[in-house]
Amino acid sequence: MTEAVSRPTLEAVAARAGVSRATVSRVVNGGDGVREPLVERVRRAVEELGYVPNQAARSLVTRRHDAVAVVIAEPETRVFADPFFALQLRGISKELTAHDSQLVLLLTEGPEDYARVGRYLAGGHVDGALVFSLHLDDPLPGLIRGAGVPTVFGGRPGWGDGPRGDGPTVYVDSDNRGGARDAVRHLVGLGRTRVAHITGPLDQTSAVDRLDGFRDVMVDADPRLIVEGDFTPAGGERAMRVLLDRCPEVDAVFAANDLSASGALRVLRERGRRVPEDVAVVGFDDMLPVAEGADPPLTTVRQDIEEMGRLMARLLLRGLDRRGRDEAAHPGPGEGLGGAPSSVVLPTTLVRRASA
Amino acid sequence: MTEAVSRPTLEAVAARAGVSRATVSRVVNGGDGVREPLVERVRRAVEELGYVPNQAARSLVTRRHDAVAVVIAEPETRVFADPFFALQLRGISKELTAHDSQLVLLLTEGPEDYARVGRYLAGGHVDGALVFSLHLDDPLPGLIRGAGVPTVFGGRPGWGDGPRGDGPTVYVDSDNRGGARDAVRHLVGLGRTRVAHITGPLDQTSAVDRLDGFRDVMVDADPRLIVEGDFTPAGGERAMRVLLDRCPEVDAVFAANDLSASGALRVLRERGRRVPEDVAVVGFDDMLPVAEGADPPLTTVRQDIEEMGRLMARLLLRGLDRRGRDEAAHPGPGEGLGGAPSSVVLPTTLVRRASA
DNA sequence: GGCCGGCCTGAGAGCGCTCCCCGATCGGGT
DNA sequence: ACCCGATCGGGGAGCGCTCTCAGGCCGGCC
Repeated sequence: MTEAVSRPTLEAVAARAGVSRATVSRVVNGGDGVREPLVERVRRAVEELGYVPNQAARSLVTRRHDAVAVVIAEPETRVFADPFFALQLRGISKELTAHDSQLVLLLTEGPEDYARVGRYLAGGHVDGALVFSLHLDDPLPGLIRGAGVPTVFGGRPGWGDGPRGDGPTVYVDSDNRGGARDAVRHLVGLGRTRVAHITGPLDQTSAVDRLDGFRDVMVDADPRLIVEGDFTPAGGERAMRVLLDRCPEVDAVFAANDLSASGALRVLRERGRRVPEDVAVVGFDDMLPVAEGADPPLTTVRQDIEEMGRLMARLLLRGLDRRGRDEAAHPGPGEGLGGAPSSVVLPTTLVRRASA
Repeated sequence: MTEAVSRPTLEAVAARAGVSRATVSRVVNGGDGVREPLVERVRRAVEELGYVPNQAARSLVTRRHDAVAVVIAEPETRVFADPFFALQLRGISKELTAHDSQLVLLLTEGPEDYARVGRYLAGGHVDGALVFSLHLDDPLPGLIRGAGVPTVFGGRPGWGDGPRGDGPTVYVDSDNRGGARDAVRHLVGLGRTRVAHITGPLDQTSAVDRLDGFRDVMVDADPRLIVEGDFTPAGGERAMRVLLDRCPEVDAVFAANDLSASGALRVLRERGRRVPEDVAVVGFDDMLPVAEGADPPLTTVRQDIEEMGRLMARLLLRGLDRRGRDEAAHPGPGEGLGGAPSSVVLPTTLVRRASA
């Protein structure tokens, strides 16, 4: 708890360097259009005085904040039990840092917080928002679009892919459906014929997409082989018990995530089924401590979570840039022909371990 | 990606309500000293116009930002593999939200980021900082103190408890040592005589404190019963193997965290030792998916991580408040007689499950 | 050698808000 | 009913910065 000291202003630097405020400003902001000797002199003055620009003053006039809000809306405690968001945050952080932007974290505990978040975003305190909304019926995305803040979503939002309101919805997601297909195909390739699926909570698009992927391969799967889980180990256990009771001859399980797979594994062990000999199990996420630490280690579908975060940030920043200088950019990944960012779906890879 | 609209100013609200800017300002900032009918009129104007104060303009004059930086310095990937920070963040977020403060997240990937963080903090963009520095030799805390920003640390910093530089170091930590004592006493109470300890990385104060707690109880423990781990399952496995090789008659293990305990558990199973019959195992953290999901479920030491976060934020905000109006506050927890915040060590509780 | 053009530099006007200070206003006391 | 004190409202300055604009300097070209 130390007193803050009064910091030098642009004016002070200008005086010290013997130039005008404007020149110092130019140097501080890149130095274009200032001749080398002056640049040098100003740089030195900045250094000596330990000058740091006052962001508030700067924002006041530029109307930019070099800050992005990250909104994590998750009513359930579950979220924080897995490293998913942490990894995304890290990816986001890296990308933002590289662009000298700050990360303002907005966590909501429930719908009662939504108004606050909406107000904050609408308040123009940040240049854009990265929003994680996992539930189909979540009002938050709508609220945010209403705030008129450039936004990129993490995970496919519930309303589908198409445009809605003004402008297309931009999101970054893993190829949940494709990954699920790969997982199930792998099981089928192993010669398994009674492949079951423990789903995630079906109010989340990722769970729905994984189920769709399962169905893509198991076109006429016995509906009794599909049991709803909730992405938790306990849910996995419950589902596995149901599965075993309903259909004892099941010889493979595709669990919608590693956590439920670990629960399934435990029940299988408890019931004396060998994995993978009697029942092959595949998870999803490649959540390391869980997947690698499982017994046996879990074959699973890996998604590059950190990269998702990085990409979200990149897409947002790119969109932000475009508003300033509207020259045609070189379309990169996640950028349509017009240069406007478009959604990106990242590939997944199957990681083979012992369980299948 | 929607265009932002130009937002109404104080002036506009004033015009609409038929009062002066100052009056609107007063109402917006609490409404003291304005008569009820006027307050009402202003409130309505604010509502109708959807006015939100421009934080940049406000900060420019008040020199307050209503924002706190959360610095998470963790060179290792490990951090994000556990929900520790996520839970703290949540506690912090709740508390900050209640005080209308924003949370600016600063993640560092390594020492190369420290200068950036130092510059940001010194730049006076935030009112204070909450810093997680886990390593004894981390230069970051010093750097931050140098920046002259009010700071509360998460976890006891490496340089010990005493004051250093200007003002005391304020931190919030779990009672790692006491918790460790409880864990070991529990094992001893079970009649175990050859109690081993798998430590955490000893460049972290939490690991050191837990080791100290172990030693407090096992005063003349066979040094061969203490093996250094690294808070990971793999480290726990390694350590357990060493332990079993060195000292096959070991009948209890206190692992410095749940992750290493889970590794130990796996090795014990692999070597045919029954838990808890042959070897009792206690972990630390009560990291739920790991502890509850372990086989057998882990007896462990629970710390209230979210509360730690909440307390950190509360301490910081309280310190911040004191700088404004310096009236003597009612000393609460974590507040010395002078009203200045002091460090807090939170109690831990032993959670009994099947492993010991 | 003179003139024109281009590139740098400096002066000044605010961005939206808070807060100080003074004038206005209202209530109470006699 | 009058005066005084306390309290409330309005005007204005200025927080630190950016950015436009006009002027100055230098080089090049004829």
